[in-house]
Amino acid sequence: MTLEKNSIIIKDLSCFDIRHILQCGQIFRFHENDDGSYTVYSLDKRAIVKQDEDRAIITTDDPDYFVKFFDLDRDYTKIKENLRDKPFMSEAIEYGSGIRILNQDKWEMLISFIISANNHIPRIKGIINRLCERLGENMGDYYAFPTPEKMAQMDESFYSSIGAGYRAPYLASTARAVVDGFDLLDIENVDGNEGNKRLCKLLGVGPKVADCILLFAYHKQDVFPVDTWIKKVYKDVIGDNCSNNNAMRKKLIDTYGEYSGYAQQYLFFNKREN
DNA sequence: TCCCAGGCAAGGC
DNA sequence: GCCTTGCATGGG
Repeated sequence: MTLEKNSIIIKDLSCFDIRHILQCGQIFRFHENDDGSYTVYSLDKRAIVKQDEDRAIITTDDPDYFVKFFDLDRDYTKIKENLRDKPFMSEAIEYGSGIRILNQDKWEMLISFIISANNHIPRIKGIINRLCERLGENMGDYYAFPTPEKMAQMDESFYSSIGAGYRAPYLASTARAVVDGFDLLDIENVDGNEGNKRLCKLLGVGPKVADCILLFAYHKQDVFPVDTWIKKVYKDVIGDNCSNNNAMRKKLIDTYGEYSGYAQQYLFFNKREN
């Protein structure tokens, strides 16, 4: 990796593939451009990622932020070696070899994954885009993700108007809770189970949404978001059905160990696309 | 048309 | 504690 004033150049693509990173369901604010590059947004920041056979170039005004965002200081070779011998991992790692878990903003993940519940990815992206257009700061040729203060000013009828459906009251309530002092920062200091418990106090956040926030914003690895796709994986791995999501979560963390969060992403991406 | 989507809240037991 | 039901919306 080479860091320059307005760009980051990645020369080893064995553990970096921008399509894998963006299409594995951890981020909703991005789009593909006509030339095959991708534009990626986080809070009020933006980066353009152009990848060819032997390198990727990330162009941005804030390279330091995106080094952290793309998790570029972490050794994914070690993670893959740890996971490779575990059930269904070798094919999943091969298929999603370029996956990296992003370090996204806590507030943006909280709101985004409340919207994600029982929803299709294209529609999730649409709701979030309208949210940014209506409440986010105008950055010139794009919009920032709205602040907690701005979102707390709006009532549930506003969130209904941008298509949030039955999640509208959840968004209004949770924005208010954050402005009123719910401590998102301190969750950095606790483990996955405790973090999950705390996030579930917010309206619209249940165990699965909480695990996604813990994985994609806090980089907690002792979590395992159990959604409709992972339930299919569970049947493959364990061999039977289970109706209790928390029991599945425990069993999967037990099976995949200290890198459970990474395992979940490789397995999710492989199951959803194949 | 019907089914489904990175599930959750509320209520019953 | 666990299980069931209702839920807005739009893509396939």
